[in-house]
Amino acid sequence: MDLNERKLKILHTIIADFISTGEPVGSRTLSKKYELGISPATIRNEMSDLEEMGFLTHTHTSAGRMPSDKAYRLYVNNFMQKYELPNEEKKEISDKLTGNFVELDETIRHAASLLSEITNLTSFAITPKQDEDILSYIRLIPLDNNSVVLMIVAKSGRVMNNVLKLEVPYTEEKLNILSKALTYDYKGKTICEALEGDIIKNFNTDIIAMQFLAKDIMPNFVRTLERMLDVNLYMDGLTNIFALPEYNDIYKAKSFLEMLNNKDELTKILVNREHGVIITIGDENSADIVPDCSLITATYHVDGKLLGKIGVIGPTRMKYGEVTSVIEYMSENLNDMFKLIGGSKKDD
Amino acid sequence: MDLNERKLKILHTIIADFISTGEPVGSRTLSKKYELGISPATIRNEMSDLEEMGFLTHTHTSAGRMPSDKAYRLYVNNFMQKYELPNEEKKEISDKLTGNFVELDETIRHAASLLSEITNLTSFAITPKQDEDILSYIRLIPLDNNSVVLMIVAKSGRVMNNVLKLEVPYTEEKLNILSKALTYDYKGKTICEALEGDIIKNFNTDIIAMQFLAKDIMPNFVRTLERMLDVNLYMDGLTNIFALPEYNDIYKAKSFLEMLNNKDELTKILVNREHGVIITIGDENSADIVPDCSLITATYHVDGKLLGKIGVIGPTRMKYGEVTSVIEYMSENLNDMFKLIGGSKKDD
DNA sequence: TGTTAGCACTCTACCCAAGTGAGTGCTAAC
DNA sequence: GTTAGCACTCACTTGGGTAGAGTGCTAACA
Repeated sequence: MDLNERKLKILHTIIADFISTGEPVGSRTLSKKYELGISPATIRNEMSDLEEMGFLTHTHTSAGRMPSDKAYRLYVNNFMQKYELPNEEKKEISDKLTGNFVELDETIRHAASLLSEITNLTSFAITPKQDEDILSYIRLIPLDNNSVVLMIVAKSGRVMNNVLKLEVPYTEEKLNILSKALTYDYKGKTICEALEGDIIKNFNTDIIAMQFLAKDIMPNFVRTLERMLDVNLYMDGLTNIFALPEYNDIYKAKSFLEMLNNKDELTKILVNREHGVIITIGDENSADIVPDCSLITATYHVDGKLLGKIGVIGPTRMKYGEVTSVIEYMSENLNDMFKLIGGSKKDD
Repeated sequence: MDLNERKLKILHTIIADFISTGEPVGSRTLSKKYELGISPATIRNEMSDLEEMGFLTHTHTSAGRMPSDKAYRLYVNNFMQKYELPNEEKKEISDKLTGNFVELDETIRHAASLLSEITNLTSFAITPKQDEDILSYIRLIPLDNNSVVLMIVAKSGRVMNNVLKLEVPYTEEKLNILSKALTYDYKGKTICEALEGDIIKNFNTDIIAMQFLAKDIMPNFVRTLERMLDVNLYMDGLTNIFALPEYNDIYKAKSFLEMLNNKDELTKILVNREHGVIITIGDENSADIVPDCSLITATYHVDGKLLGKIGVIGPTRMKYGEVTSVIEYMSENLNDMFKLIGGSKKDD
């Protein structure tokens, strides 16, 4: 069967109507509501064909039709119109994002919150995966008799601390020497590179007295580096789904929220997603995502390199055009902002 | 009217039954289910009295009775039995809490998660309010041409960093002098004390060349100190309410989750709560808490001084005895754990 | 041959009425 | 003071009836 012009037009209209109302679309309503120039009977015939082709579904005989995942995919690929954000909305986004920037994490959380507010969907954002982040500074700073702060600074500007209890006595001088040795060894390496091989074994100092100290510190160093690789997941607008009729079913609402509760799984899904603006619809998603949901994500860069992601999750019936544009615009804004941090301006 | 022995016994039985079933309790059921030695008619008379006294309520004439907030208060104050946790549960809590301790925040989050798992309620925990935390160390560390890490270490072991962009040129030596001057001025003060007065104006260096640098840095210093006063709120078990029949109503579930979404308000409520194990029932709570909910919180200490809180929120119909015991035991465990951190063992 | 009007049929949603069951409140007897 | 008995109340369930939106098929039309 051929997906001719008229079928496409009908399908497009059905999808658009269903996205805005959430109600199954019938042939009569369609012909009355839109100027298609054909009668309900003809629409019915075409609908029947479209159903056979897998673009429409049916809950029961006498109900209207709803778009399938396949239909949404067609819609996104072929019909979706790039939606130009109104200037005031653009301004609002820029303003609210740049407003009171303090720390990367805070900005990301803020962005997620803003995104859910604008789209009325559930938003999330993950902080950049730091595996490509370059170590620039390692320092051990005495705190009191038996504890020391291990500070690791990366080129992106992220600083990681760890308060260590040491068994072995130390002096400030010794710590300085060790700091310099560590910095010398690891400066310029990415965190991943630094973690390659057996760090603890490979790190040697010539001075015997310091070997014990190093032995005490190195496992903590490794652990802290590993923790730098963690990404944080922020979410907002969890309760937005209650405004959607499809989530009036308490069981569905519960499943949705429980899915979002599993942050580890969700983080994994987001990290593994491809770069750029990505839309995945219904069954295209991993099995851990509740049915009839779509995800839209975009990538942002820190320092032109590290990749974080920001996006939304909602019912397959979502305003793909608008939402995608907002997310895209937001990720561009984040890119611009994060060009400036990391201790290195653009010429670095 | 007198709240005599028999009335108390009946009330107690009604409360216990309602807590476990969630269904309004009728006189006939009560007399059949429990060995009270009196007939349904007598129970009815007593129930009627108890209702008049404000301990029971009624949704409609032919429904059974439910305890009022006042009844729960009586129950908690007079009937609630200290529930001795079984040893295996105690062991589970201790094990899971001490397991892989890395950072205070992580432990707190973990505790909240464990608490919701055990109680099947929504749990939360706030990190300690740091206003009594004592500054022990301030340091400015050069990062590259135009940025510097400001590091503030407190006695509790909390370390705060901030990457600063400086307008004014600097040398490592100058930063060291400034670090020492700052440490000299603020070491031993609590964060609150440090923030008193106009820090920026009051901080002076003799060396003129450094005044510009100080001017550049001090506002950031203040901001970072202020951020150290923030408390973090962690929650878990948000979806646990879906297992409770009273939250089958989508509107109630929504209100509950929206309340929890307002983290700022919730944090304020928790911070302002009294110390020790506190139970607040229904209307005793602030207006920002959804109706028919009870909160149980306990305090934990870090370094014997800083106060954090951990607790649960759930329907007024909750197992007060068991839940209170679990929270109490957990807070004791946290106390024990946090005695050891902070760079100062108990004799400090 | 494609399009359309007409019609029978289907299924959900809603309303209404009757019946059921758990519970109350009152009264009179013990 | 306690209890049995009884009338009454109210939510909940069940079943029938109806309206409304929709489909699928067929026959007529352009």
